[in-house]
Amino acid sequence: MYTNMKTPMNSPTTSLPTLTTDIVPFAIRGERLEVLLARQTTGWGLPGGPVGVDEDLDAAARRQLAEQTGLSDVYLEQLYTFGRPDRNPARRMVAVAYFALIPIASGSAGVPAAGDAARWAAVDEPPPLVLDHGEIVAVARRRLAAKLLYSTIALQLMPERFTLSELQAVHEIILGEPLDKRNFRKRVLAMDRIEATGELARHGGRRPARLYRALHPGQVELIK
Amino acid sequence: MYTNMKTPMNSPTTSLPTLTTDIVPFAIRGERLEVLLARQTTGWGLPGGPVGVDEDLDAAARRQLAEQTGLSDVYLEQLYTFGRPDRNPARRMVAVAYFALIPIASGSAGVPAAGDAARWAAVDEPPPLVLDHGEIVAVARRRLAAKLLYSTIALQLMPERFTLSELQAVHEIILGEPLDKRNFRKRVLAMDRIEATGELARHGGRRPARLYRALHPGQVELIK
DNA sequence: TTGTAATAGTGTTCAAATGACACTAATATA
DNA sequence: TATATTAGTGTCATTTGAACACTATTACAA
Repeated sequence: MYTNMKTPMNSPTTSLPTLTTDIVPFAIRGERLEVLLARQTTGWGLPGGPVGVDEDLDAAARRQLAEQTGLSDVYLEQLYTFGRPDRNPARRMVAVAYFALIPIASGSAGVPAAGDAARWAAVDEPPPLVLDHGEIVAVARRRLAAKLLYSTIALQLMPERFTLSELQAVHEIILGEPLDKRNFRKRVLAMDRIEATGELARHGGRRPARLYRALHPGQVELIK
Repeated sequence: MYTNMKTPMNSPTTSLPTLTTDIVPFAIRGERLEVLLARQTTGWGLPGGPVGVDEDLDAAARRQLAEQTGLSDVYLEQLYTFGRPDRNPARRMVAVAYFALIPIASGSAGVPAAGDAARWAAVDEPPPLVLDHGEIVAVARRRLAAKLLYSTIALQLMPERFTLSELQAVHEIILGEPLDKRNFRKRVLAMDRIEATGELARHGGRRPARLYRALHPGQVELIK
C-alpha cells in the first residue's frame, strides 16, 4: 500500500508533518518531583526538537536531552506520540514524547551545567509551558506513578547507593501519599532486586542507615 | 528551541522522515485470535499509510483502516511509535502503530467486503509480513494480553449481546490458557461492568445461556 | 417417552498476600 | 549523660486468589 509510494521524493515539506521528540526529564529534588525545562524562543518548554532524517527516535531524544540540558546516560522510555493538528498553531508538528529519569545527585550539584538555558520546575506547580507540553508532563507523571506499583522503575531515580528510607521517600513523593515503613521494606526486599552493600550512611545526629544498591542497574523489570 | 524553526518551509522531503500509521486489527474468529492484513505491492502487511499534513493521528488510523478494510467504528488505541532508521530500507519512515478491536460478528459475515485486498490471518501462525509488521503485531498482542488482566478491554471484542461462556472463551484464546469457570464468572460480575439482558441465547442441543451486555459500551475502564 | 449428549450455572474451603499497627536501637549534639 | 532524630524490626487480622464437582436445562435420537 505504501511501501512503494507514489509521492515524489522532492515534494515540499508542507506535505509532511514535522517529526520531533519531546523529553520529560524527571528527578527528585528537595522532597519534590521536578521536571527539567529548556528555554525556547517563546517561553519554557520540554527539551526536544526535530528528528534527523536517518536518526533513530530514541537516539534523537537522547541527543536532544544531552544538547539542551547536558544530561546523558539516563533511563529513557517512550511515552506517547502527540499529533493533534492544532497542537502547534505555527506549523504541523508531531511529537514522539519520552520521559527520562535522572538519579538524585549524591554529591554533585544535580543541576546540569547548561547555563540558564535550562531550569528545574516542580511538577505540581509548573510554570506555563509552550504548546501542549503541560499535557505531556501530566501524562508522563501519571505513567511514572502507575509504573511504580509494578516495576523497579523507582531505582532509576536513585543514586548508586541509597538507603531504604530514601527509596521510600521517592515513592511517597511520586505517589503523593505516606507509606507504611515496615510494609514498604518487606515489599521492596521481597522483590529481590536490591542488596545491602554492608556500608552505612552517616548523616548528622542520628542512627546511620544501611546502604543498598540495585542488583541490575539500568534495567527496569516488571514485578509479579 | 524549535517552536520557531529555522528550517525553510520548502526544504525537500528527504530532510524529514515520512510519518505513517499502521493498524493491527484484532478479532476473535473461529476460536483463534486473528489479524486483518492488507495487500501491499510487496506482500501482505498491516493496514496503514501516510498521515495527511493536517490530519490527526487517530483520524489517519481510522481513515486508513476504513479505506483498506471497510471497518469503521471500532475501538482504536495507540500502541507505540516505531522509528528505527532501517525499518524500511527504501525510505525513512516512522510509523505510529495502533491496535483496533473488532467485535465478533454476531450474524453478519465478519469479513469486510474489501475484496481480496484484505485477509485475516491467525496471530500465532502469521504469513511473512512486510517491513517490521511482524514485530508490531507481536507487540500489540502482548499489550492486548496484558490489558485483559486489569481492564474491560475484552468487551470491545464482543458483540452487543454475549454469554459469559463466550466472554470466557475470548479471554482463554488471548491468554492462551484455560480459566476456571466459577472464578472467572465471579471476577467479571464483581467488576460490575456488564449486566444480564434477561434474554437467553438458544443454540442447538443444549441448555440456553443468559445474554449479557456491556454497561458502558465503547468505554475501556481500568479495574482496581 | 425416555435416554443421552452438551453446555449453563452455582459455593466452599484453603492458602497467600495485604494492610494495620508500636516499640527498641544507634548515632550526634547539647 | 540526657535528648533529639532517624533506623530497624514482627505479628495478627483481613482480604484476595486458587482449587475444586455437581446439578440444571435444553435438543435430539432411539
